[in-house]
Amino acid sequence: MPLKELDPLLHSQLRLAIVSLLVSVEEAEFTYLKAETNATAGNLSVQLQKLKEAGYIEIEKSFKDNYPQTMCKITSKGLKAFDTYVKDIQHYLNLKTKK
Amino acid sequence: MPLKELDPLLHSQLRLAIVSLLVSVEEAEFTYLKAETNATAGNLSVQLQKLKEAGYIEIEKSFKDNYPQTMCKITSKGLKAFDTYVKDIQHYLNLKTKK
DNA sequence: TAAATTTGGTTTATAAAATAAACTAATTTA
DNA sequence: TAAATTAGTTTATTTTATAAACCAAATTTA
Repeated sequence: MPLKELDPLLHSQLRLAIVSLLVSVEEAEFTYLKAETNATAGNLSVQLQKLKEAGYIEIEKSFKDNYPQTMCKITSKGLKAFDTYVKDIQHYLNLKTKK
Repeated sequence: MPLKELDPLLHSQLRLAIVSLLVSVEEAEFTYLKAETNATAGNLSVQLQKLKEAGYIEIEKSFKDNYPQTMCKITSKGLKAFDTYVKDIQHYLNLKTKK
């Protein structure tokens, strides 16, 4: 059974980029994600909310140097979803390789 | 420079599945693609047209056993685009592997 | 042999998603 | 103190994906 359904929450360029970054760093600020992904703030805000609603990431808001700070980190659920997505899309890419 | 823009024509589950199949077989009927992708005929028809308009595939219509037959095959442009897409998305997937 | 069904699609309409634009609120700078 | 900047959110618009409806010809069934 080759081509499985790709998790629609992850099969989105920006959300995939966000999760990809969070997998590596385990915690990142809104501004960092914005800079790394080249997304607009609005788009980033919306996509982060979707990932949060899905339980893929956690968002903690605080203040740093008087400015609001939005910290994001991936959850174990998000990590699992990402791993599954990586496995699934490899069949589409005709990749035989392991992670 | 890690996260490049993903070709929006290929970053679509169904179109990616179509191209993935065509890369392997080099020629396929509409009905075969429909069966393999589990797509509805309408959706498949639309996505094939988009791939054709982009020059990623060629479509040849004929008749076989009295019924219309739509044959699809990938072009060199489509092949290149697919290879690029595969390379690009690997950065998102945190894969270090070669093809 | 006429009606119903199936095959192999296309076209059009709807739902969902991504994105951009507009806005908020506080802070800093000139 | 007015303008610009930071760090976002909310709302509106555009784009995309998908489904539903449709079409023509061929085949089956009654």
